[in-house]
Amino acid sequence: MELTEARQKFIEAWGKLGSEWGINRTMAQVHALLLISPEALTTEEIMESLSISRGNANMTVRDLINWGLVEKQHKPGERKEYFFADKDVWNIARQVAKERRKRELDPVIKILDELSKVQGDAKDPAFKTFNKSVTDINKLAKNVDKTLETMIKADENWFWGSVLKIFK
Amino acid sequence: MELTEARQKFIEAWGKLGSEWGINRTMAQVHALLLISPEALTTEEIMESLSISRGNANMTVRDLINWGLVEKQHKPGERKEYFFADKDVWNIARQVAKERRKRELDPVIKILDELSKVQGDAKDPAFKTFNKSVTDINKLAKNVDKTLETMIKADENWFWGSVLKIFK
DNA sequence: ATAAACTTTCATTATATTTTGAAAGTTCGA
DNA sequence: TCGAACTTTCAAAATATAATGAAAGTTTAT
Repeated sequence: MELTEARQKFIEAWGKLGSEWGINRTMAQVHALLLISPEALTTEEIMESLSISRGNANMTVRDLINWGLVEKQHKPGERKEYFFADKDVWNIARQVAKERRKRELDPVIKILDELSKVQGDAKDPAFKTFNKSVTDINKLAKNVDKTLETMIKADENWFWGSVLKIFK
Repeated sequence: MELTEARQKFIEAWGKLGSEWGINRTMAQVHALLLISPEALTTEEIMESLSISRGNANMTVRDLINWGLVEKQHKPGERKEYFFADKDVWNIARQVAKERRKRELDPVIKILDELSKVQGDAKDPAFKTFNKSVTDINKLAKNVDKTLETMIKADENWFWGSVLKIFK
């Protein structure tokens, strides 16, 4: 396989994985493209490479910037904006963990906390079952939350060193 | 808040979280409903509770069974099928991890392995960048894979005991 | 102040995903 | 073997999500 084809495959695979995990396919593809691009790219180049419209390219890049995965770059003497992705995979993983925690896990924990407080008849099976599930999920969610927090704060060596060693 | 409203909120929240993570909203809602139901339910009851069609209820329940999250139950003397969800949150988490690994992570690792083998000019920045990203992501993916495998095999105490302790 | 170069917006269009429900299929007891 | 009770299928419809591109907005140099 040659580089051009391989790059294409990588972009496709990253896009597919993203969409399976609730991330816009195009956003994942733009990210993939920037990941394998040695130089920062313009909106124009992104549009061209992925055959997408200007509007789409613009919004997608903006989203990636909001996710903390991509940054703007300005070249001296040029009006155009260039974009490049952080190439450090560990940073990327942490950044994604951070954003999804904030956007999705935190709100769910808030709701679970409320639902945990609901009072009811301890003899009622409907209440007992509801309460057990909510309480258990709440505990799990909080543990995941703590784990993510630690991961987000930790540096790479700490993580691979202390944690993965355990998982052999 | 009273139980009926709380149950509703839980189903909604679970559905929303599911859809944000690439799991069909209805599937997550049916799962939530079964989770908080002390007794196994019929298709009819699921349709009624969630206001969904027979076809949708049927397919969704089948999917949940394929995911290993729900089981059929037969009551003596009755033709109808009853469905109930495993209530053990740790099992649920493991089951989801197992299925998604098989369906999504494994195929991606296969592609990354291929892409890692692509040869190119070591002086070419395009090749160097491509190669670094692919190699790094491959390593991360394999570590995640190993971690999931260990988690899937492990029992609950082992997990909360040895791992979460580290995360304080 | 103007115009060229560039970026952003958003109503419309296109695509992808999900749901419906009637028909077909299956199972079981009489 | 029949038919009632129940389950499954799947083409069509509905809904939700994403993309387009022309117009509006912004910035900068002159």
